[in-house]
Amino acid sequence: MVTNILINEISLNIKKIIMELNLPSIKFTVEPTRSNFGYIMCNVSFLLVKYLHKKPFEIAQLIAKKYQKFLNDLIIKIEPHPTGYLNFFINDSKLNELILKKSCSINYGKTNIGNGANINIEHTSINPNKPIHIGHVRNIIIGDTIARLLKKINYNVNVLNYVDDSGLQVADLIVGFKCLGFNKNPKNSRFDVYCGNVVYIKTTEKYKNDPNLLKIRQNILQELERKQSSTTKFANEITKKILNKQLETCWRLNSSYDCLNFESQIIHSGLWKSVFNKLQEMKLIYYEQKGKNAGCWIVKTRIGNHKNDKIIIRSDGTATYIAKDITYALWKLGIIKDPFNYKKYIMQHDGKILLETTLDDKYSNNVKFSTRKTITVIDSRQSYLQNIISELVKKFDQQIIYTHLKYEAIKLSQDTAKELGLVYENKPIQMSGRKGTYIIADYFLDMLKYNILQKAKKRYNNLDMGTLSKLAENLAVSTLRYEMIKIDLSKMIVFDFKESLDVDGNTALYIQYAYARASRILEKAKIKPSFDVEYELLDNQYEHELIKIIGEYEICICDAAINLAPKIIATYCYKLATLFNSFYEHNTVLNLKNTQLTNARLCLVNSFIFTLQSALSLLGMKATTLL
RNA sequence: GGGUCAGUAGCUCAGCAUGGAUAGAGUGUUGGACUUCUAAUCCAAUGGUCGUGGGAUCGAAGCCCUCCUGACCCA
Repeated sequence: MVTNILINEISLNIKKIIMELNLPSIKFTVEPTRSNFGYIMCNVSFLLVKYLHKKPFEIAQLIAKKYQKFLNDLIIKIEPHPTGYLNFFINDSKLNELILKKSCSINYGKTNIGNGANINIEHTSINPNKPIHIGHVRNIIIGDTIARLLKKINYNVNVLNYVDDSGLQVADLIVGFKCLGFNKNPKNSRFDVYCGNVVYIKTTEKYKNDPNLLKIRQNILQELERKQSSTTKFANEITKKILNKQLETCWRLNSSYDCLNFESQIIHSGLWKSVFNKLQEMKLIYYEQKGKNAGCWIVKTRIGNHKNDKIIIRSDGTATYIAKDITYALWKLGIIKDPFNYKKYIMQHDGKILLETTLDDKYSNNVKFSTRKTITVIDSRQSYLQNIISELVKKFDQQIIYTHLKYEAIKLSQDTAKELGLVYENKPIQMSGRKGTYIIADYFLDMLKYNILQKAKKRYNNLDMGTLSKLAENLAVSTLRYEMIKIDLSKMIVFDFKESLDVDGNTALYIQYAYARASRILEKAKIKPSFDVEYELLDNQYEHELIKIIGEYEICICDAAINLAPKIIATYCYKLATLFNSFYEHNTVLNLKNTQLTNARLCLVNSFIFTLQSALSLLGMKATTLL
């Protein structure tokens, strides 16, 4: 809390000055400077122009004069700049000491914005009929990173993963296994890959020529709604087998969950019926008597055109997707009574137990996942649906915060699509499970790992394959996570296989490299870094800039968490690494004649390591000392 | 027909919430730096009518409106 404290102090004093001048309270910003204009800047002079009718510079001079009395031994100078900015200068030695000491504490960066409140975040939620592909990865990584961020600002976070084990896509698989004779125990192939690449695609292709199959699928869908049917049991067996494979991929990506919500159980619990009654009572849905939607129940919505009100129950009595989505949303928000008990599904890679919902009474229900705040990570193609849900749940309780965290989907570049022998168009193509136009996450990771391994082998011919392989795996996962998170959520990612294997420039490898270099210095130093050093010795621009960015860690976390913008952390890591590499190239730490300087710089290197490690862990990346 | 998102350097992207200092990175191209704590690095050069046109403002890449292009969604 170093830079934060300075900012708060300055803000407060400027507010006092504004009051002294009998001016209305205004919103101004106090931020760390970006360029070489002191340490902290304030823009208040610009905002006062319309009240004082003077030039910004004159106002800055006035405020600077009035600020003199607030200066102390930490904030030592205020300087009005001809452009109008107010620049604040800090006692370097004291600042260095404060930041370097603070950054080595275990809780560095931890703040209490969440105040221990519960929050749900749902992500991953992949249909259990195929392997996880690169498009799903964006969802997983965004969701997992946000969960880590929210924990850091002291929310009690529960991560949910919704498994649609009774929808169309699962029914398609059952059709394949039951009617088309696909082997349930394929040899030489991962089960999720086999189901997604072979059974699912082949089955859906057959529908064109065999309409009878569609009728069978319809029957299967209805059977899936019955808890005790043999189809339900069979589907359960298949989907769990796929789900387990998918979870392995998630864990490989360093993501984990608190609870699985199976759609089948939401259906079997009968929750939908009570939700339907409630919606009816509250007059949020209506029965259409005439027109093309005659016989349907419709959701009223103010979104878009009124003509586009959403059907929730078809005229044949079956519920549409939105019915299940609304039910799930209301459960997440605790608006309907929780009918579930919870049992252990599996132990995860990080030692966290993954629970699943169950309707079986012999398990307890003393876990509670519903809360007033919930975040749903789904790509922006679902915006329309999510907006309707958000609008609906607000009608139940104004205090609810239902956030759709949306991001643009990933497409395949034309080159990659061509290489895969997929339909070739002169533009990027959408990933589609049905068309098989996707890149399996594990396959891509394997390629990336292989690539990194080749380079690592040349670098370290003395290391054994086991160590190298572990290193390459860690770096491959880091790289993929970083690539997914550094781009703004609103930007479409066009995935190109060849480009993605490139690891130069702004990549996880660059950041990991800086970390490894720093670790190496500490390793080779004969003394351990201590805080009993002469802080004023750290006075060149490289040292200043590195210390400054370390001091901004908390601001960065708050910024990222409040805006649900994980890329801010990625940018921060990159900047931290850049400034360290620059420091490294221009300053020697070890073997200096001046041992006091070595001590001070060791202390800085140590702080850098702590801060970067912490920031990387927010991104789900394990910092490596070897590279 | 209705809605959402995007458009900034050759390419990929920051910056936009909360207007203010010389619009920043990576990559590409060109040059330079390993006898040194790791060169998967660093330093320098190159490269921009911030999609178009208007508006409000002392001041716009950012705010408001128009249009164009592309992606997606609903019907």
